[in-house]
Amino acid sequence: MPLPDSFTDSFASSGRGIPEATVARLPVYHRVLATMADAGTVTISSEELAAACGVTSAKLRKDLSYLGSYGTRGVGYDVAFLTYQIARELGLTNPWGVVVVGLGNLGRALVSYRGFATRGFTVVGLVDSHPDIVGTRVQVGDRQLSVRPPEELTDVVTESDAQIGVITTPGDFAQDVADRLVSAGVHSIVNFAPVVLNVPDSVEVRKVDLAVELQVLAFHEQRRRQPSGSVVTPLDAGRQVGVGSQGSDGKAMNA
Amino acid sequence: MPLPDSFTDSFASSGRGIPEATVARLPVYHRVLATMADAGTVTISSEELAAACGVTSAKLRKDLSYLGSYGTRGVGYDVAFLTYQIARELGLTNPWGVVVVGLGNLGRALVSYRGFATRGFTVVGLVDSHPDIVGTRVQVGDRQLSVRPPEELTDVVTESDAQIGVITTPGDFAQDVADRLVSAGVHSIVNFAPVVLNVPDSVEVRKVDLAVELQVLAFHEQRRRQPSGSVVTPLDAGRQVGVGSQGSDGKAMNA
DNA sequence: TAGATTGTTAATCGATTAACAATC
DNA sequence: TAGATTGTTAATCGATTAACAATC
Repeated sequence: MPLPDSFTDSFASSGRGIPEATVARLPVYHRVLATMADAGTVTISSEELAAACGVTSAKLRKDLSYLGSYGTRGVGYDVAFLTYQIARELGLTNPWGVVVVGLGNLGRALVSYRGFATRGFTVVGLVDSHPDIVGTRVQVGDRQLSVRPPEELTDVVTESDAQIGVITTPGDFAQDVADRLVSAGVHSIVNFAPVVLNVPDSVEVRKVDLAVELQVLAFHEQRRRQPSGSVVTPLDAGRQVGVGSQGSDGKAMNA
Repeated sequence: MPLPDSFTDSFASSGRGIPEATVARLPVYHRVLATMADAGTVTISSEELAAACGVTSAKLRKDLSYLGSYGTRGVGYDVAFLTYQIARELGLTNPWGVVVVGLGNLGRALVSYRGFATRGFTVVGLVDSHPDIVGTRVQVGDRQLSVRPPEELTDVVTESDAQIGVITTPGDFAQDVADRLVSAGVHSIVNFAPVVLNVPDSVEVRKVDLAVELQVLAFHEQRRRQPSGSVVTPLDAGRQVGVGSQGSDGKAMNA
């Protein structure tokens, strides 16, 4: 007479903790909802919203259920209301300061991105090591910021009270930059450099890497070509060829 | 006398199917290994490699085990050999052609990225709709490519035999670009535009979105400030404020 | 042989999915 | 009341982890 597994049920529904996978989807829901609100949509069903977000309605409803019961059975969700609830959950109702380290092509592209400021994120500091760039002034939204040298990174973070660091330097400098950010008190980093950052557990790093995306796609493309278990002659495995061993090219960005 | 669960074992170790989570990590292993190979490292243990890749050794060994048995018990892995095996698995031993659509700040930054070509990926086509940009020639590695208009996107893909499309246009154009890429036979897309693309199931889309990364970080930052279940007064929920309803700003990139 | 390290197993954990009772 | 749609449950699936037998 076996006891049901649920006998030792662990998670109380009230308990904190929105699943990571859900958190990663909330920004998409928010953007789609905000667009719909602008378009004047008042109410939407989970079925419609899910389609617009590229997920299943079951997944969407489950995700939203972690935030609370914000829908109306038989009707759907109030677009403006749900948009606000997600914004609040994500912390978009607070302002966030971002320091961008590395002003090569990618860094400048990011800084000039209008969408950057759209959701409460403001670039409040710029850092680069290149002598020709340090000291120059860069247009950021309606303000101008002068580019500071790496030695002043800690000061920049402190003065601007930035919470988030974005690293767009060449790979060789990224760890040093991360160390400085961390010692300045930053515990949220977006890393565009093609290296694995070594940071304390208390620091959250999000990695963005075009090379990784391309390689994942290449993997699937290759599978498409060589359908199933097309066994490459086992003898091939003997060779020790050095493909792909050009190593880190050092160049700034990877995405 | 219960039969072991493994009685109905499903996956033969030979069977196809490397888990998606593993595939997404292989590019990191490959880059780290290639760097080590360049540095002259001959052999490495799973413990060391895992540390360098920012994963646990158990996870690393499990991941590698899907590729085959390429290590030596008591010794470790031959760096050059393992680098090659991963490269082969990822399809990096083949050349891949990439068409970049959208040559704003982000698109140009990506094209000028030296690391782009490093792993077998070559930019073979450039497309943009801006009259001032169409027809201009852009330096891509050691060659020059002229920027073609969107109407010619299909031709560009066909002529260059590109397998992968990278979309760096403003959001409003992204779906149209995706449609053209798909009808031209592309089934691998990296999407930097802040929209959810609607494509057939046979097409694989990888989304890169700086805004999403920032918002996920903001969520955790907020949690750090308001530790646990700090219950915001339930009455707050009544309001229908329109925060975040500026909607899609349309501007080109999001990462 | 003794020490080191892989490859694999089995348990656990977290995420997805389908179905449906609750309820507007 | 009948129809629509949410919020939740329970089953399934996939990924992670720890431990260790195999083996160099």
